[in-house]
Amino acid sequence: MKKKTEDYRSKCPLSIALELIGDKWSLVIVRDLCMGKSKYGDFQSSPEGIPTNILASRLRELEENGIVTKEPYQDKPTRYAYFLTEKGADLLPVLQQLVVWTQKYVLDCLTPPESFFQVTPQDLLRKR
Amino acid sequence: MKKKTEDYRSKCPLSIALELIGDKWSLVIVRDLCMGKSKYGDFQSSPEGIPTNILASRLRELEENGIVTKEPYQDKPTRYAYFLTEKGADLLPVLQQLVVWTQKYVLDCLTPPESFFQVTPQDLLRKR
DNA sequence: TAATGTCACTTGCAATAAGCAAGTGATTCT
DNA sequence: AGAATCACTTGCTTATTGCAAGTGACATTA
Repeated sequence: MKKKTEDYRSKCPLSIALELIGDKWSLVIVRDLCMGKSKYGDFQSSPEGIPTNILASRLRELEENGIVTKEPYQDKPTRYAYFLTEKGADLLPVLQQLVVWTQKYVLDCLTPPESFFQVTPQDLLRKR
Repeated sequence: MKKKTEDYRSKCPLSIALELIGDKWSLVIVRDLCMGKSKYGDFQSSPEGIPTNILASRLRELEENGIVTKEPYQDKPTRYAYFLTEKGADLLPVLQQLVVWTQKYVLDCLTPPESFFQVTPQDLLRKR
């Protein structure tokens, strides 16, 4: 996990955000987590067809960056379920705005469920 | 410019948005355009130090995707200034949410000018 | 006038990352 | 015992990035 601001190409908050999540896959995983998916196979089965090695490395990076946490959901062999942290859940407004934008400009893309725009980051945090 | 929905890896609006602008540089250019920059050299001089070949190819892609337009600002040799289209200006809420998120979670990143959060997409369209 | 400079790129190439297919290990199911 | 499942990892090919240098059209300076 990057800790020092000096590690970033600039201190601009937009640029830093892009260094952390500015790629074609990270937010797809965050979307799936928002939709309640939590297991490796769940992410793999999304329609975008993320390659398995990329999925593994993105989950690792998201965890390193404090966006995701994992917890064992079974033993022998130990397997982990992934969840959004508060930091990760707070990406929801970003996702929502991206969806609003695409809905406005890209014909024939899917309309997400009404609930997607009503959910708040709080709602996404697993109750412990 | 991608026209058919079938060209995308899925019809999910989030995924499509990421295919269009999900990389480390495109939104940095959009940010610069929001700040009133318009010439090639302006983008080059931003603190992130975008490589010149990437800048040229991103400007081309952004234009192909209808996010920016270019207009000649001089002859001999003809040189172009770049501007946000309405589609591009409507990315502002996305940028704003990304900035809110980074400000909340990344210590020591810069605070954008107050005006950044007050501007609307309309304000970004050049008056003709 | 010749040389130097500026601006907006393009080109070549090495390094990095993405994507595909196959393999692995632990365990359960047949 | 053999086949299947799940969550990965490994190997390898292809695509993208990033760095450095080059190019072309003109303006400026010596």
